[in-house]
Amino acid sequence: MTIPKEYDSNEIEEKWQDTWDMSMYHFDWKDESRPQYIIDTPPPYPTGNFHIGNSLNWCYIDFVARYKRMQGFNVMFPQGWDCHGLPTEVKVEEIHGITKNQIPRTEFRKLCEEMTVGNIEKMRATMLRLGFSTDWSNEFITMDPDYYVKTQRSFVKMQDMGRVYQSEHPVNWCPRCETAIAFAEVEYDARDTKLNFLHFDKLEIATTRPELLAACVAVAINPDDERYNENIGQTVKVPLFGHEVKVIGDKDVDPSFGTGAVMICTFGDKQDVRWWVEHDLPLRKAIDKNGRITEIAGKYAGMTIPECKEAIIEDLKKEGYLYDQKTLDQNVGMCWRCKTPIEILSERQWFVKIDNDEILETADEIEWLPEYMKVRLQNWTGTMEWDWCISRQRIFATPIPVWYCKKCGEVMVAEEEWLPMDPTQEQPPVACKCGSTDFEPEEDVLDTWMDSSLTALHVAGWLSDKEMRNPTQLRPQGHDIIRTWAFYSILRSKALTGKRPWDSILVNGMVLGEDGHKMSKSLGNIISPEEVIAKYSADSFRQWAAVGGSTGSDVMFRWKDVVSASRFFTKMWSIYRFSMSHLEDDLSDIVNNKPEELAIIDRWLLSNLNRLIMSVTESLDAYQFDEAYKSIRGFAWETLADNYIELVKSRLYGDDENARRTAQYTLYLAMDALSRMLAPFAPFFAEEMYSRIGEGSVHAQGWPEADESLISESVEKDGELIKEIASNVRRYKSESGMALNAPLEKIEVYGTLGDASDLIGVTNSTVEIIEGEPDFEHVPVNIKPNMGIIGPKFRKQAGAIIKTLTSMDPVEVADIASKGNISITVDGEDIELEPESVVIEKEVISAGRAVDVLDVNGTVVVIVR
RNA sequence: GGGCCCGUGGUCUAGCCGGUUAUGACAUCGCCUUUACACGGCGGGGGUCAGGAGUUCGAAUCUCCUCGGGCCCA
Repeated sequence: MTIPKEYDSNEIEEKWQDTWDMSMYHFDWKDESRPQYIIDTPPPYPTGNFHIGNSLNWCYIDFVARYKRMQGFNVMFPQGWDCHGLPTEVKVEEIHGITKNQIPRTEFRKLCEEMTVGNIEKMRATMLRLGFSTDWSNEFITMDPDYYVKTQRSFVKMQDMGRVYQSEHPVNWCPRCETAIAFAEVEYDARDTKLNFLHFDKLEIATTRPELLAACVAVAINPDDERYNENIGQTVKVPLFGHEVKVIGDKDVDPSFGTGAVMICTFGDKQDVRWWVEHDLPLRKAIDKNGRITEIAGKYAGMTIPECKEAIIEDLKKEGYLYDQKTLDQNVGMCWRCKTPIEILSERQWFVKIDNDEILETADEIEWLPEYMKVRLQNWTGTMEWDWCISRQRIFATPIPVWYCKKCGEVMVAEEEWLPMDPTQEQPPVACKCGSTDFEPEEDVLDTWMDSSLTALHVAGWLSDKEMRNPTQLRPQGHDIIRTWAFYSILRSKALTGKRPWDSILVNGMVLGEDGHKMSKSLGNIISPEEVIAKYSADSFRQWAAVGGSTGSDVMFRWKDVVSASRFFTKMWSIYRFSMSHLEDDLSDIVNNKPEELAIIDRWLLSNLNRLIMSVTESLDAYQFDEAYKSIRGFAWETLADNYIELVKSRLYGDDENARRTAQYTLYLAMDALSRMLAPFAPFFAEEMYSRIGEGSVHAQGWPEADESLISESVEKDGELIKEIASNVRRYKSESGMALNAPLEKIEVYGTLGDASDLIGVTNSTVEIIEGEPDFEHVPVNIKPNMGIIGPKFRKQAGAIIKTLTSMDPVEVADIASKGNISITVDGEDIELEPESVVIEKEVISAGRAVDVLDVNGTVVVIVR
């Protein structure tokens, strides 16, 4: 035998990784004959670390990609990299000990790009080791000019459509990073804060933000609050600063909170923004972009926010305005990157208009998997209050291709033909309408979601020399970015092409650590894919991804899942090694000479195998990877190894060549189908299997097709009986303390068994099949009411009927039932029950013979020792 | 505070368009080296389905409430 005893996963996986020609996974842009299957793969942020959460998602994608390829689709599984963003800027500053403003923009960009290239390289290595069938001929990198030119052109196109505008607008602002940030980038954390109770001249207010007194533009009270409602319309004087502000009535004020009177500042929180818009209040900016207090705060100007807070509280106390303080739990919005509390400032920003109805209609055209994930998008859409702020005050990002004329102030948006370009490095090639050529560049850059929301269009060939192939077929992504990536992608695809971005969206869960919490650095429960591969194997890791949880739900990482996966491969290897030892020598003979007639147990296996193919296909079509994999594993382990192989050993080792051939042929079919069905999940193992069975790579083969003519209930029933008798005899021997291969004098089977030879082999005993009823007594021992019949028919009486039936003597009930309807009396009423209403369980008594009697699903089996 | 999801033996989980003795895995216990596998085989113990109320002849399965957990958001 040439097959090694041990399956050395790392050796074999590395062998195939080095051998595979990855061009077999390339999408064929010119192919019109096969249906396309384009996957809008998520472009990860190049942190240098392809983590376990990415890996789960990519496993799902790879299962689908490989399966669809085998089914004959022209599959594109591209790989992108979403490069732009603050984390890289922060890291570069850290590594080089600089701040981005100390060196020229282009130089800083270059440092970011270099770091990103290195990080991408590391992540690619992990992906290759995990065996993903990525189409590297369709890789894209958003920081490359040939990608970000599309971001810029999309900006210009949407500007031309009137869907982009500039406006002074409240924005979430991180004073540390000195940039506007999106809601998606705001993190919330519970913190203690002080609620300060202040005397205004006519009423009392409570505020957590006294440092914003200078920005107070109104005081709000609930119009139903009798303590204060006479003040509505009057003005009150702001302590320390002395300016007069209006008292307004608004039902959103909670009279039971604080004093029931709230000061409105521009801007203390989101509620201030709502009131500010609703009541058309003036704007007073008390905080500047650097997080410093402005001139309007007089002597406090130039202080930081905490400094100012302290000083103002001190002064309020001194002047007698502050009369109480209470501790309050508060959720503070923070910059997700640096954890600095965010402020709401009013700044000039670029925005993309959001058309909620368009998003919702498009979402309805998309198949959501699981379906309920759509609800999250819908809920988010319903609560959108601001448009999408797309400008960022950063450097490493796609530049906004805009200039401002220094003479007349005209906004000059680049023409598409000028792109890509960076306005801070180049002047526009034409003069302004006013004739001036003196321009001020737009220094703001675009939100990185502006890049990544184009991936679906990009991979489908948008703005390229290739044929446009949108919509794509599948968007796989996590549920954490439905309100960002999914939302923005739908918006952009619809706006720019009028089409939905994808036919289906497959949403995966988060990966939880073994402690049940989301994996995170701060919790210290991180496990890297490399760690798992090194200890077990990539295929085992992939099996965890498949079986660890159902699609869409969060999946816990558990070492024991990986261990059990690795055990399965050991078992599978053993099955394979055994099978091949009986096939190898004359494989082509076995394959090419189909036996004329197969034994019952062969047909039983093939019926089950074809049923398996059907169910696995069905599960994969529904993206139920766990279901699919579990049924493959169950078939291989229980049906094939524990039962079929045991039953056919006597034929495989026997002298009857025809009998041996039928078993060999059946085994071959099982090995071939199993290697193909395992291919999407365990690409390395499956390839190793297939390498001794067929020609070429298993990943270039077709998906097995079920032969329904081989599926037969009666064959399954007959095979099941043989299997069950064998299993019962095994148990009998075990319970009697006999060795499992110990011969019995005789086994008598009362019934039709067809062929007993496999049973003879597996039991190592003589088997006699006897027609007709055995000469033994059947004693009814239990009456089982059939609720499916009794329930709907008798409704309210059902309970009493069951009670009566089960209290009767089983022998008597069986006797009556054998003659016809069963008449019973329930609550004084006569009731007729059809014989089908009860199931009578019987026991066979050996009636004095010195034998043991087994009841195998109603078939009597007599054991003579 | 809102939205969505979830709560089944020690652990994780299937079932959940209702039908009476609840699936599987891991763990645990006992037996077994039988010519593929002891990272194996065979057999056993263990849960009344978070708690409560309701609908129903009948609920893990439907409804409501309470408690607990997760994710997203305010």
